[in-house]
Amino acid sequence: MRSGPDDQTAKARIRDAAILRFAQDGLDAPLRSIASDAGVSAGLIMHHFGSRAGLRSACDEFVQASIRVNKAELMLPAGAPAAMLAQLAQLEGYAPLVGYILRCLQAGGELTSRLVDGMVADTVEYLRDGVRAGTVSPSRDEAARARLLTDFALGSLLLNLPAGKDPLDLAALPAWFAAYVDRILLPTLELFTKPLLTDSTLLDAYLEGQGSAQSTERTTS
Amino acid sequence: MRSGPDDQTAKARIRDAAILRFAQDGLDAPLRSIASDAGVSAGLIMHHFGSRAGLRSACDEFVQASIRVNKAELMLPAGAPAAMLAQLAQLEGYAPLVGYILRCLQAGGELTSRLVDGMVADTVEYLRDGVRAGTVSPSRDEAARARLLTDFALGSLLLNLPAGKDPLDLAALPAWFAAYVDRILLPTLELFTKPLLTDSTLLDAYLEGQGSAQSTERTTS
DNA sequence: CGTCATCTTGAACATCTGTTTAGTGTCTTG
DNA sequence: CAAGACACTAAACAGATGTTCAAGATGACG
Repeated sequence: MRSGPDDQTAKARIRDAAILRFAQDGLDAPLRSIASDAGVSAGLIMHHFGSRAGLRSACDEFVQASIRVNKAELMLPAGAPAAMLAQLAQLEGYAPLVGYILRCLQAGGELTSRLVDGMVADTVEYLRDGVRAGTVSPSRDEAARARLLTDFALGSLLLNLPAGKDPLDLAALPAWFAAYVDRILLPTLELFTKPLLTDSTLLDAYLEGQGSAQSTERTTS
Repeated sequence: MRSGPDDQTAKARIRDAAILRFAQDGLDAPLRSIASDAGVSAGLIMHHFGSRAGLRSACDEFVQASIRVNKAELMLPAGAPAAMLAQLAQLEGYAPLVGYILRCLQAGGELTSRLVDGMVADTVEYLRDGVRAGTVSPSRDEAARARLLTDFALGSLLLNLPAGKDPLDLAALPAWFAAYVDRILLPTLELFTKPLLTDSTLLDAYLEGQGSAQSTERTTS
């Protein structure tokens, strides 16, 4: 009855096929192609999930649950949660999950906000650890910085993703991730190590403008 | 015959309506809705543009030409090309253009690469000017840095864009841009002014690893 | 006036889509 | 065994969409 690893219920088989198809062909993949992949009729999807939206919801919940489960063991060696996707994609069998998440981020919906918010929360922790260890400098607004870094990482990833409407090659995803990281690593490290701006003229001007608007804030060096 | 500003050819009217609809409802907006907006029949679109793809191509070319025309006067006071979209959206009547561009970036296609490449080229120039003026520190790989900053800016923008599949409110776009910039300005300036990482351990380690792989490269401080 | 090219339309066509429905088997349960 | 609940299918339905087609309008030109 319940979803064992060897023998899958038709409902579970449909869900897995849906995640795979959605990842490969986009979130608007036809129900009939999913049904065909799962070896069932299109009507059975309606029987089990009620509607297309129901299937999407089931996929969303399953993906969210999978993240929750695998997060703990993935965060141990990991660190930067933005790199979590890359690491996760390397794992055997998890490429469809990552592809589905990417497509959700691309389309922007209910899951997107939750996922991004979760990653921002992880980034906050990660940065806080860095600040405590002395490897990361503190920020005037830790939450805003974490949000910015997460948005930068995810947004740049999506922008470079080689899949607009055309199918996404899940098998090539790990190699693509590796190549992408390799491409941005040097400029990223440089940007995070040596200040882009040579002086704090712009920042000071902004802080001054803000300070006059609100209460006078002391600039802690 | 030719597209005057007062009296529009049906072909031009269709193109304008298409850009508007594509910006508002997404790149997969029905041809019939475009035809209705332009006050023509759906068949006339086929007559003038051959197919849906032909209409898209015409829109792409028109947008690209508009950018080329308006770029010169917009770059004078501007600077950061990533902010060009925001400034352009403020201009009366240019919101549909910006919306169309955003949807193209979202979908990723032929235009996307060209647009991003163009912005990267602009960023290269902008950064080079900064380096010359002494306000921007030089990079080991100027091209890669320009690409990274452009990807960060555009990607973050798209990720935060309040439009997945649902219609994009072009009238509210300028206000949204202003609020977005206001939200990210402080962390961005901070990130660009004070190094995120307190020391160059990671960067040095990477450079050493690269240096041993290729020819021994001298780290210029 | 007649004719030809162009602009334009409305309907029809073909296809694809999510969804519904009626029916068939299969299994549990009393 | 009877009966009902459940899994499942095949077909049909209904709507939307890109595209085609035949014909009407319009204006230029001989």
